Amino acid sequence: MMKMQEQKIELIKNSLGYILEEELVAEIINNSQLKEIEQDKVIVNVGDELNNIPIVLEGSIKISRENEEGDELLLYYIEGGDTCAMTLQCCVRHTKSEIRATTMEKSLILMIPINMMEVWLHKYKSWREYILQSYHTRMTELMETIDAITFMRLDERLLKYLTDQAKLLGSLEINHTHQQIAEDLHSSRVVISRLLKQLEIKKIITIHRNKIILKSI
Amino acid sequence: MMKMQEQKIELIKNSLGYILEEELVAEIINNSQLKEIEQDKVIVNVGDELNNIPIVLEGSIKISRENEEGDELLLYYIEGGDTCAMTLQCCVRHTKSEIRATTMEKSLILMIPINMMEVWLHKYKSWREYILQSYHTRMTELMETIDAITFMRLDERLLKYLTDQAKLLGSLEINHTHQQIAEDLHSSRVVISRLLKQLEIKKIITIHRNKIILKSI
DNA sequence: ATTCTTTTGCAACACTAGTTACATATTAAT
DNA sequence: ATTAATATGTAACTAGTGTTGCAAAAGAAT
Repeated sequence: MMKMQEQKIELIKNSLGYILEEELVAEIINNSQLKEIEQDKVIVNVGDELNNIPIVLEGSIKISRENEEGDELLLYYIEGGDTCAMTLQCCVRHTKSEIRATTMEKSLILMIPINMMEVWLHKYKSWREYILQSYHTRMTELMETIDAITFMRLDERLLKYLTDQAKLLGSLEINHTHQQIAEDLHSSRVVISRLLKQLEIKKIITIHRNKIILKSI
Repeated sequence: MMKMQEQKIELIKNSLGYILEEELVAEIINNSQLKEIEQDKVIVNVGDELNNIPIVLEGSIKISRENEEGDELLLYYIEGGDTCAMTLQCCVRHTKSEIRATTMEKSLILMIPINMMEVWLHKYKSWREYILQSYHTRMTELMETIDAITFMRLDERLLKYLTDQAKLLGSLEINHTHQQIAEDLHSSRVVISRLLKQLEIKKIITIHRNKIILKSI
């Protein structure tokens, strides 16, 4: 149990120590709970109310949108050190989540009680900068997503999707079925299979069961 | 000249008086410059560096994105009392604008020196809430834009575009050519003409030169 | 009044993406 | 080993959107 606490302190310092004030880091250590979450777990769903600000320390999270008919679309990813801007407002205003957050691998997430948000915004310049930076980064990423949907063809988006995943998870192997890829891109399985086949013919990937392997990034 | 100053105070109090602390409103009055801007003027362009935080007091602004090839896409609108979240970060970090802001009608815009941003974030709770709320509203709107592009067909998006414009400008007459509409929706003139014709046949609109008239909202 | 410019209409065609239906291959379960 | 479940391959067809090229209409400029 003591080891867990030491590991937590180590992790927080590594992830946030360089961007947040020392005093704030100490407060975070005392006011947070570290959670380890398995791969492919939905940690926030559309409509959920949040009691904690989540900060990803290790691993990666994908943020997606879902409409009434259950159609999905991948919006962006969150990596180590980042928080989810969309959930921040849920904390401040007690509104419901408009997005879904799913772990892409086993991840370590820091949970901070929502009342600290306003206190720290007043007290720490680095926290203000962190929160504002976070919002801005997510907005920029949302706009990149819009760019992709608007200006790119599906085959280009597919290749971007594969390389993004590879970079994020640090592996040229993407362990998804065609169906899962189709859901993230809001397309259909047959279309994705067809386009993957084209990428294979162009020698950009090789197709395996439950797995796509990129030749390079 | 005195009258201009009185009008400015009146405007600021009307637009911001109910959401911001009295003391902050006074600071805004003393630290801002009111600008009147004509219709269809580009007030911020992609790549611009900002020296002021703009707050729209009267009128309306459209925010759009442009890719390398010059293709456009309308992202969202800004109305009275709102600020542009995307330009906020330009202020804090001195980065370049990633969006274009264009007036949709004659508008009154308050310009606040960027250094006030950090000072007020520390000093005023209402300013923190205003800025965070602003970010969140824009993110929500970006996601609605994503929803529209991803889940709606072009004819639905076109009708939404027309009713959004009508609501925003408070008139059933939309003074745009088919070409202009096509640019906002990132489509082509011929396609928009075709879809407008369908809406006219369905008795939802009437088509005129340089003008579409909605039968109702 | 005539010419020029802008805007809109229209038809034919092309392309991308989505759908349906079925076959085949691979793995898991019994 | 046999069966069941899951994943992928393929073909034919459809729908939606974009492109090209030209004509007609409306308005502005001379």
